[in-house]
Amino acid sequence: MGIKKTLLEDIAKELNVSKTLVSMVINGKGDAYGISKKTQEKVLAKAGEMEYTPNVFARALRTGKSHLIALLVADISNPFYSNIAKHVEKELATKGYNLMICSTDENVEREEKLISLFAEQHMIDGLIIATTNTSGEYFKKERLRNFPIVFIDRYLPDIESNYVVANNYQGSYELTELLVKKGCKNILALNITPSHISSLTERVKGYKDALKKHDIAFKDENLVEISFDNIQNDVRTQLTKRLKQGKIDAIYTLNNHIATACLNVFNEMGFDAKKEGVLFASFDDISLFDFVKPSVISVSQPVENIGIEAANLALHLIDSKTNTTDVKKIVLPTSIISRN
Amino acid sequence: MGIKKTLLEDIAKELNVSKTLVSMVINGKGDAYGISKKTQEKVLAKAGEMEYTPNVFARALRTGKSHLIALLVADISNPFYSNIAKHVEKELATKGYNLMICSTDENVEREEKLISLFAEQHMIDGLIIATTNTSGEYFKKERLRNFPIVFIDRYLPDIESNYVVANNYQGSYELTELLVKKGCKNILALNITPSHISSLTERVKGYKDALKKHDIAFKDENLVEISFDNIQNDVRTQLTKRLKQGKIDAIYTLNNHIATACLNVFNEMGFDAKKEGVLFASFDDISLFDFVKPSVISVSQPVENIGIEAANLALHLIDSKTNTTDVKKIVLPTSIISRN
DNA sequence: ATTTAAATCTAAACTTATTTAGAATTTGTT
DNA sequence: AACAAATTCTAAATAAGTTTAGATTTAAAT
Repeated sequence: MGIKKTLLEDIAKELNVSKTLVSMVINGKGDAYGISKKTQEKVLAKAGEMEYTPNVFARALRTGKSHLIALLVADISNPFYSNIAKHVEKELATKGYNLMICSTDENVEREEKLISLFAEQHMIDGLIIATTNTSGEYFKKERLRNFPIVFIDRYLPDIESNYVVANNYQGSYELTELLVKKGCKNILALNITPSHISSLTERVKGYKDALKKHDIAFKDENLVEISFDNIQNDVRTQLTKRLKQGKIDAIYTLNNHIATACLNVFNEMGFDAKKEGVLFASFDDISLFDFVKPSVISVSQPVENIGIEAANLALHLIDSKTNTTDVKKIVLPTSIISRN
Repeated sequence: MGIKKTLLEDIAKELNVSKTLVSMVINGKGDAYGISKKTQEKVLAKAGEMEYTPNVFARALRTGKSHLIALLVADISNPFYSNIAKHVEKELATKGYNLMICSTDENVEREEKLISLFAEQHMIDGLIIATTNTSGEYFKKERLRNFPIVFIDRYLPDIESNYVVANNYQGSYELTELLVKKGCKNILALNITPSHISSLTERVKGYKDALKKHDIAFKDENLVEISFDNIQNDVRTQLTKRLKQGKIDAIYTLNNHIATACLNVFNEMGFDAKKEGVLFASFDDISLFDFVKPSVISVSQPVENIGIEAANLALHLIDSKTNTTDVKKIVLPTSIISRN
């Protein structure tokens, strides 16, 4: 296709030097290998003139480095992840690395297939992942030993790993505390299954601890699990049941999917939370929350920082090919957005 | 790193056959090359047992195919693009191709750099792109001749190209007509610069034609350009000016960024569109529009279909390495979402 | 038992770069 | 001038596959 690509050899022939020399100069190792300044200049000039760009596959095959990092997220259409993706990419670009983003669709098999394709066969130099997996078992396999992996958003408690996450516990604690201070005593928390994911267990813990701190007994019936595959229906069932009882004074959704589902159900039911004196809160902020009714009290995660830190941690791991012993655990603070 | 990867040669040695044979069998060409069934079974069994996965770089170097397709979008954090991305990826996965998504941040230089890196040196087999470029000049270069490129969302009128876009003209026409039928005679259209992008020029055309059809004279002052780099301020300036004059009976934002900016300004100003009798409409739907105040009349684009069609068109171009002569132009219908 | 044909397999070339080990040239020293 | 040392460069090996051209082996035909 198109015109023939310029090869190292083409430049070498033009200048009557070896392709070894051309390779050295182009990789900035001219001085290190004692190539004379004059020759270096000639090579660079000719390479520019002939529009040389190295064949990435040949280079990667020989060096074992692709300068590619993959980001696996559960769902790229979720603004939380797509925002992180944007910042990871931006940060990596400044360091000469490219990012490939893939979406696993909350599907463990697909996640493992992609890891196998990209990481195990070293198509990428490093992996940043919001894992859907239930355990760290898969990541223990020999092939992934010493492969640079950074977990984001969620980490797996059963393995030692490098991760960058928001302080889910703190965010949930503060949000719950705020609701309590606003007078709520019956906060219905809507969690999402599978709820084993670290970010969720910590949000639950923060919720419970905040209640305890303020001498409010936690009631089992106030922590309900919504099935990921049936969010809308589950939320409808729960809300119609609980709101009619009329004891609930706040609804706290543990992720943004459930929040939008609630808004949908409020709409359907013609439920006016403000009039009924029910506060509405959610973990994960969405910019449009500024305009929805009822107003949403939310926990905003530092998506930009998560992206930047994850990118740099990945690069750090790639550079220090050494020991696996020490891992970095980065926990970033969240902030409460209290509307109205 | 980790244990040594299994190579073709390792399998060949174990079975006392040539690596040529192993390669043929693993690539499903055993029958074509007349390898006996028994041998094929042995090879596949051993390959499974030794957990063989081919080195993608060696394969790509030799074959010139990477089974990778890149999707370049202006902004991955924009739900319009991230939704398309999700569907492109899903569709490609079923065909054995992987997708790398990159965000150009509406930056022409970055876009061209990425194309050069990925496409010109054939790191990818095909490219799907929502271009930020102002002209097709860049895409005419010899190196990109015959390279499979599919434009989405926006196409470049000055070059012949394969593209998949929504029917921006129709959507805008219908939306404007709906506003007119609801009694609006002074519809303020807020466009975004750079407005040369095909999707925008067609939306403008649809707006103007619908007015003409209903015998409403188009007024220059009712088509305002908002600068991409200063959306919030520009919108504020325009809205405060025009709303105080009190002649406007509808606001129509030509993309979702401007829509959210408007919502912000309404908020700041304490402007109640419903009370003031001003309708609010936008091109590009966002699911949360269901809950915002004022209610939004919007044009919804078929993101799923755009993704699927783009993926298949790219694959088609990759397969038919032949002539460039005939291009495919796919224009998909939009739908109006009229709330309240 | 040859020859011919068909079935099955393999050695070597090839893809494009990087790296190693060493060659050729120049400079410096006595 | 002769030898050592420093400078500058290159041939060949290497990465891990795919493909070409041709070699064996087995079966069929006379």
